[in-house]
Amino acid sequence: MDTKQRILDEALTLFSEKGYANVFVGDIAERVGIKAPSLYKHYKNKRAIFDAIIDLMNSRFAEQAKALQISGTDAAVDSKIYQNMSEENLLKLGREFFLFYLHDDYNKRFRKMLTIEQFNSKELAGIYTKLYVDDPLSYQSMLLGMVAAAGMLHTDNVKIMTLHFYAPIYFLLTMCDRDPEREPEALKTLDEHIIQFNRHYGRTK
Amino acid sequence: MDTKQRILDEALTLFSEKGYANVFVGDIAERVGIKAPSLYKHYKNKRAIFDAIIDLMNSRFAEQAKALQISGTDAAVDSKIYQNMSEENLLKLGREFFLFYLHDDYNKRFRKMLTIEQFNSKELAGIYTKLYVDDPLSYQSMLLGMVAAAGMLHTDNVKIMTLHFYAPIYFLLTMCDRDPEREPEALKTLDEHIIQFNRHYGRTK
DNA sequence: GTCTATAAGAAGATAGAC
DNA sequence: GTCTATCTTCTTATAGAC
Repeated sequence: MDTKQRILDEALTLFSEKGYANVFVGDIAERVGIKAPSLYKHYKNKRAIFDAIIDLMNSRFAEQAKALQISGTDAAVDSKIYQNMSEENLLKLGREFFLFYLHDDYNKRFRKMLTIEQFNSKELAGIYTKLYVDDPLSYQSMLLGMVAAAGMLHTDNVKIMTLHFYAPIYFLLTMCDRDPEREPEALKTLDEHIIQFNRHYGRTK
Repeated sequence: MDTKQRILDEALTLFSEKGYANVFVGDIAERVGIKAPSLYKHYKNKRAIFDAIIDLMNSRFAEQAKALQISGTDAAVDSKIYQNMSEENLLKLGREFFLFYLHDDYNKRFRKMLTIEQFNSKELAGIYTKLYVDDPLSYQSMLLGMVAAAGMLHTDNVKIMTLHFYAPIYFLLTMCDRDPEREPEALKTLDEHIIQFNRHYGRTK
């Protein structure tokens, strides 16, 4: 990886641990293995590093959303997986979301950074809400809505059904960001949550 | 209010908006209406102000928890309210939690400050988790458990039932902290959530 | 307890050699 | 592109008068 990229990577790690104001240009440079003044050959100033991270992540997540939408609207793929929505498949869907969001390196660091910086600007608040509120609800609504349309889940309010699926996942996720040692407990709770969700919305009701 | 108190109050406001590192001693002093050096007659240094806020809030919330536990185990009070748990009462309970946590001035500012600072120390992470994860779950478990014992809610897993009640409230709460203008939407969603919760766990099931 | 003046140090950023 | 040396500004904190 070239220096310009490594600066972003190390800066993201530090910002996600300490927040923008508590990270010094020298800290970033040290991690990269250069001195602070050298860093200014790659970025105009400290803020430019932060902005570059935001831009990079925005395009990364936009790509990801696009890829999900393609497979999301690809009936041939999704119907196989979700239209025959057994409890096992539902568990898989929930665990997938949870573990992807929790462990994916970029997701984890970017989410923590946004958590710390979310009250500093409307822009950052908007990005957080898009990535961890509106986009997951929208995507999961689509999936669960398809399952409901196929008669495997029952509801007259897909929006609330999706909230009931996702809010506990989000709750456990933010708990694990804070207390990583509670991940085993969270995984157990996650399974119990989804089993109960399936009882409430599933065919057997 | 005396100067020592006003310093804490203004500092809490600023810390909750910008985070500890972005608030300067001079900012706090200015809000109080004094100069920065005068502030050092009241607190040894900047960190002491932060620590005093933590101590103050800890004792404030401990009192509150104690008061809740007293009324919580007072069957004469709670059975009146919750053992006859109509949908209307359930809506009231949910709205009470949501609006208290959202609008109570100390809660709001302290929660936002902890949100920003939670990754800086185990202690702050622990306080956040206690106040906004474990304590609400524990208290609501007790309430909903009593209602279930009285036969007005049905479940074989009170812990998950409580998660299903609280996680959407938490989700909407953190959304409103970030985007206050979405509060009306959140209140509407909250009602729909509880109505659906009642359908799933209520007697009519 | 509050002020003005100021010390002490940290952190961002630049200059210019290599 | 990286370095050392340095500038500038900002911020915490203290000294000492009132």
